[in-house]
Amino acid sequence: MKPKILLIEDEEKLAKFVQMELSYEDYDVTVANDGLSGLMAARDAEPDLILLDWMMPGLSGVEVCRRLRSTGFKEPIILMTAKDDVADRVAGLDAGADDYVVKPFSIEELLARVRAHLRRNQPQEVDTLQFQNLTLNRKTREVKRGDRSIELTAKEFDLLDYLMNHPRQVLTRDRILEEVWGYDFMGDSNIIEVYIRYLRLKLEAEGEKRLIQTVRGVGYVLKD
Amino acid sequence: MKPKILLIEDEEKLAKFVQMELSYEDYDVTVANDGLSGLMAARDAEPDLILLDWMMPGLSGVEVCRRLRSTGFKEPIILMTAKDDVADRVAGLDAGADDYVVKPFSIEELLARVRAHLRRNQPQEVDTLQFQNLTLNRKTREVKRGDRSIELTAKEFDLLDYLMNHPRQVLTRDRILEEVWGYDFMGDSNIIEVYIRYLRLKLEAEGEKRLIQTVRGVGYVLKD
DNA sequence: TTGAAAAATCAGCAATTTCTCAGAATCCCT
DNA sequence: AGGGATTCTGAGAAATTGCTGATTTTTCAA
Repeated sequence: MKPKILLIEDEEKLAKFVQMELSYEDYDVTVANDGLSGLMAARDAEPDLILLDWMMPGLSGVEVCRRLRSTGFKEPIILMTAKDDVADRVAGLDAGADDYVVKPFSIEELLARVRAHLRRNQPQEVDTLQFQNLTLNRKTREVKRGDRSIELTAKEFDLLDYLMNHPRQVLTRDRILEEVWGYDFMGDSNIIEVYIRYLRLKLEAEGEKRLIQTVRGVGYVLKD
Repeated sequence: MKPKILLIEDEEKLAKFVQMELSYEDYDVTVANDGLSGLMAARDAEPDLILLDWMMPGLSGVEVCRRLRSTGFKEPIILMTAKDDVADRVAGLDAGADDYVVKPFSIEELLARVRAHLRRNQPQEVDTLQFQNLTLNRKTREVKRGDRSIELTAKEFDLLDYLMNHPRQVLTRDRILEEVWGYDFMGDSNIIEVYIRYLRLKLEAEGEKRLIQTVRGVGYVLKD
């Protein structure tokens, strides 16, 4: 999976240039041209790193940075600033930025910093999956339908985990058997049907609508 | 607990100065005067952050940095360099440094960077853990349930310490075995069950409710 | 060297889970 | 509507898992 980078920069020419360079390095780049749309983009695109211009019309970079942090944004933020002024740098770092580069910067330096920060922040496995009103937490192994808590056995949990990892995709029996049971092959057994049933019984125990649909002749899908 | 900072710098005067400033900011500072003793100090003192001079007799800063990283050192490293040269900066960052400052730097800037990196690397080891009415003190190795004091053996203590560090998270046997016993692998042994039992016997000796729950087919959780 | 505490092993068991099986229900095609 | 294929269902057999008490091995201080 390519790392996602959000670039928030109002100077169009510079933005284009940096975007190209980053894309060339195989990052998945999104660009926002002002602070406000940057904040929204950060919420929607969930980037792994943000490059943030210091001087922007409307919301300044520091302000954007502070707001991101206050809403719980945890990924690295690199400020790009034209001022090479100590007080400002300090303000930036204290606002929650992790780093800054001084314009005009060499693209090599920017890339090196991006690499360094991404390397540092690698293992970000998702620990909570959601589909409609169904949630599954891998750390606590809690499963809820709405706010009804559901107890699952280990196999049931693994199966649901797999389904929720591929919402709306039709999953064949063979794939399920391989991914969840680790079997490469298996002469006739209806073990999957049985476990799908167990899950349905528990997930629909209070008359909720069906989320696990069967696709006749193929397998099963998570959809409503 | 004061954050520990290791300063590796051969210029005595500068080292003294920086050390004083850092101490003044309430950090616990160790100084090493060359690369080799720096490496040893990093191993022994387990600092939360390292300030590392680029140009040193013997092992260079970059070399020290590379070696630290290759031996699994994870905390932030800030390079201090006299050269303001892009290629060198890139080399430094790619060697695993997280940041650098260019000499002569203002002490404010250095401090801001130190703050920023330490803030980021929070998971500070606390020395007293709590979960419900259970408390554990790492310094005194005291464990209490309410105000009943509980005597634990070393292994029992380590196990409880690990559990209390991950409240509400389901911990697999493998992880427990690795984190508490340091085993990578182990053909069937029920050592974990046995120790969980020892803990439960002691923690629930007076009929208190169970805090260590078993998750069948997976492991154990601390929750109520 | 000895003895007690701690750490680890072992085997029996009960409970839960995983899985199989066979008949019933449903779907899809002609 | 009929019939074969597919899926669902309920019951129970088989396997696994975790708990327990007793025993053995290791460690460490006296």
